[in-house]
Amino acid sequence: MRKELEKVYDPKQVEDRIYDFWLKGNYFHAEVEPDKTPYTIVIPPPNITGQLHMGHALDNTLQDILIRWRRMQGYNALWMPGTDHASIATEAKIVEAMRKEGITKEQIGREAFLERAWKWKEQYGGRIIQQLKKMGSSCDWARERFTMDEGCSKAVQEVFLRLYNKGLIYRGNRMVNWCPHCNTSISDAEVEYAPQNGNFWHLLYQVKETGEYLELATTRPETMLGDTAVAINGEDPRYAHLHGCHVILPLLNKEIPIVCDEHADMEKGTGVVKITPAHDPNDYEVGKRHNLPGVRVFTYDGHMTGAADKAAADELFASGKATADEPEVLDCGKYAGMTTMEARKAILADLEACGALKSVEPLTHEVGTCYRCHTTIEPMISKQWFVKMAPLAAPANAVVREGKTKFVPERFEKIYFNWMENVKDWCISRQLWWGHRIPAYYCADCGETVVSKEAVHTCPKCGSSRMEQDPDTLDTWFSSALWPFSTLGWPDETPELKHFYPTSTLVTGYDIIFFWVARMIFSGVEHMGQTPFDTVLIHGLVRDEQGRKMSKSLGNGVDPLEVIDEFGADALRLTLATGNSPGNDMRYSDAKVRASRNFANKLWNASRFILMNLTDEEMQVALPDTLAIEDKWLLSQYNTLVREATDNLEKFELGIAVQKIYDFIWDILCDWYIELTKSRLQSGGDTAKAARQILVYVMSNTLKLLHPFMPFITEEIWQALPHEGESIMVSQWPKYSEELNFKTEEAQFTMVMDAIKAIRNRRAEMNVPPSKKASVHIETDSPKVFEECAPFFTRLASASQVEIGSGFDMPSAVQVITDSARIFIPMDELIDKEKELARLNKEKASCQKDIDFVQNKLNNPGFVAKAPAHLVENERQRLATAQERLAKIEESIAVLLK
RNA sequence: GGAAGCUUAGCUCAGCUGGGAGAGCAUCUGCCUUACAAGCAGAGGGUCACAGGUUCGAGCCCUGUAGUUUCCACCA
Repeated sequence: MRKELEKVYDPKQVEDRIYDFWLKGNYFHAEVEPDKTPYTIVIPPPNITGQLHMGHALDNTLQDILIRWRRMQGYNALWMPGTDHASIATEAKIVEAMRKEGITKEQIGREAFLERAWKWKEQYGGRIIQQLKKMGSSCDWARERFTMDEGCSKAVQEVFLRLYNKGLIYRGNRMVNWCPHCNTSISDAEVEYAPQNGNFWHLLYQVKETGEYLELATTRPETMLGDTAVAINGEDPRYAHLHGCHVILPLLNKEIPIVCDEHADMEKGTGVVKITPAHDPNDYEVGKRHNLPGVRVFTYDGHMTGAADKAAADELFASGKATADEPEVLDCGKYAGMTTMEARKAILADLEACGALKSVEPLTHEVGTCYRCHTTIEPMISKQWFVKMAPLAAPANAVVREGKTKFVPERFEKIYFNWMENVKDWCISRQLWWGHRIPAYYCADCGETVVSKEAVHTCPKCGSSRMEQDPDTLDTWFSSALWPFSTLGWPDETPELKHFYPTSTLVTGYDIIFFWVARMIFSGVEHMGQTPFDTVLIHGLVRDEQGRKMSKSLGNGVDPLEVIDEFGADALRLTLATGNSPGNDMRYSDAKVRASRNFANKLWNASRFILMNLTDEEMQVALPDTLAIEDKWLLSQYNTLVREATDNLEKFELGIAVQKIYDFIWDILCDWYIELTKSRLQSGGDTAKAARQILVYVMSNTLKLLHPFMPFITEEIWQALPHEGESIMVSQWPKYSEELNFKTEEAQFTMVMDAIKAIRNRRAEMNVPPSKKASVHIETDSPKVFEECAPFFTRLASASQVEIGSGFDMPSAVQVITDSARIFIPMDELIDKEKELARLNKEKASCQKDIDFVQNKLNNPGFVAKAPAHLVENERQRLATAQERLAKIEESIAVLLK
């Protein structure tokens, strides 16, 4: 960047080049430096199937702001990057691709499938990383990890083994959420509830002992084949005579008991409920309480069970290896092989035919669906691995309660506690191939289970060599739960682990608190003995212009890469950082990005101006010996900005911090200071040189403040200005300095600014073009200040000449009144005395109103007695100022009336 | 059923521990003032959802109401 710059900033010519420059400089890399304080962020690993969306863009912008800021502050700053294998999502993608080729998983087998999956990962897994780089993310790429790489896999096995040995991982038949499309169990957290239209079908079951008919309702009539009881409430007088009786299950003509259970709610429906322990979570509990058998009637891929399924189960029972919790399987006969929906129709028809269907009642209800494919979940009894949650949740709650991990904003702690306190055991096994295979081995001969990190070939119990590894893999979130320490080398005690753990800040959206944050916290506490992060910074969703969630199905997603292409990464980042407060959703709009782009251009041009004026090639970034009043004014404001922006960042108020920086650059530096320096710069000499130095000093340091938010353009400009060091990103974050605190001059110069603004205002009201100059005569109690600043009125207030004095006798001049000055501008031919008088009277009234207001406040004994002294003093000041002003207005009116 | 967020200018949103309301965009007026028209100088526009309360003082704290969004649970 040099003097012959384009008038318009073009990010395309800058961003990729700068990013390469950073990479070459190795600035993103963090080595362990024991004498420096670590600051660590682990990235929420994006899925390898993923494409960068606005959510990523926001999440990574926030992280990059924090890490760049801390790095500049001198922390040993590490941003640990990587990707997630995303078991279900990835497997689904590959299966889908294979389906198009006409092949299935089973046809090619596990090994070939995995080979394909890895190939796929190599091909597409890096895509999202490239996209993150486009955002300017300063991740330590040399440390990039993958949840299925060797180290992470080792950590997974270690954790599984440890928890198993502690009895915190167990295997058993339990009611799980089953996705018939993905063909796997999923955890409770992975079920999304959505309203669906359905029916209540009212059925009639005949009581064997009395012959009467019991009416009950169901939303899933196809489960009736698996009914093993009906329940009534023991307190229900309507059915007191049926205790110990039985009903005949229609279609199957099977006798099942009537049980008394609190689950049967007397208030709801008829108070009678059918019990299907194998296909409903509540019924499952009832079944356990009453020792009812479970009868499974669905296959795991969503069909009705048949003879073959029953035979397989029978064989298992016969072998003696079936555990007590193994459900029976029914041969559904004529319904066998139907999908559950087909079976529903057929069964309803048959029920109607035999008079067991009493009525149908339409109903909209919430139905659980798979969070990946949105297929309706079937609750099924299935043999799975689980993590026992209660012992892990308690200490994980404690660390948050004790403030060792803080949520920002705080309210998300409640959501966290609510979930943690009610969490059920976590189903971690998935009937998928892509993922960490469960390190458990079963003896085909004696049924012994061995959990081991190494392959087991011989049964330790019976010596058999027929050992088979569990075919299932682990929930994707099982490995991402370990991310804060597995990426640092755990279970090995690496220097990185020792230095960078616990990490500092985790930045993520509220939508993944349960999936990920909660699980990382309890995993960190359990395996590392320490919570994984100090602070969890929660952000909201990026919505579309109308406030809708961006989604594929709506097609309303905005591609961040397209935005970057059009407006630049800096503009996108600024947009996402501005006006965004923690935990709140924000709307994306092109208009906002355009405004950010305009700001980048403004900054560019201001820098262009400074560079155009720079004659001193060897200039150091330092302050001149002599400072003019406007210099002090600027430096003092800059100094305040440094303090406030830093404070805001400390408090995670990134949006407020960047707003202040933006305002300073645009309003203070560009609109005022640069304009103020123009005459000086033209005049040459020492005063011009001082101005150049101030411009360079303030611009260069302000660029540093802005750098975390807009890294590319700030680097580009910083490099062009006089600077020390290789890159702005490793320069030192500005510090507040008492020496730059010029409160007096700040206040003095504000008087001048007020006067200039008031003159401009007056002229604008009168529609006087800037080209029409007029002399300005100023009466003030601070003549010295105005004397020093007189030249500014020429350039900024269209003054042909400036006179500071008193007793001006200019009855026909335009009069401008500020708190500190009375200004006469003779422009006779443009004055309308009547209007002028009206205006002054209006001003007088408004001023009187101010006086009354303050007066009232000061007359209030409560205020004077109880308000802090400095506030009372402020009010007194204000009153005095307003009274002076009123006097000036009255004088002006008198002049006009003469 | 339980919980949380939001309601501030025409639009999108900021507003830290309470001390007389801000930005961007949009609108209107005047300016090509040699960094920038993606700009400059001005202007208009708000009973801070409503009702109570605490306080010398409330956009901010408390209670309630309404609208809206979301999360959790349940739904035989």
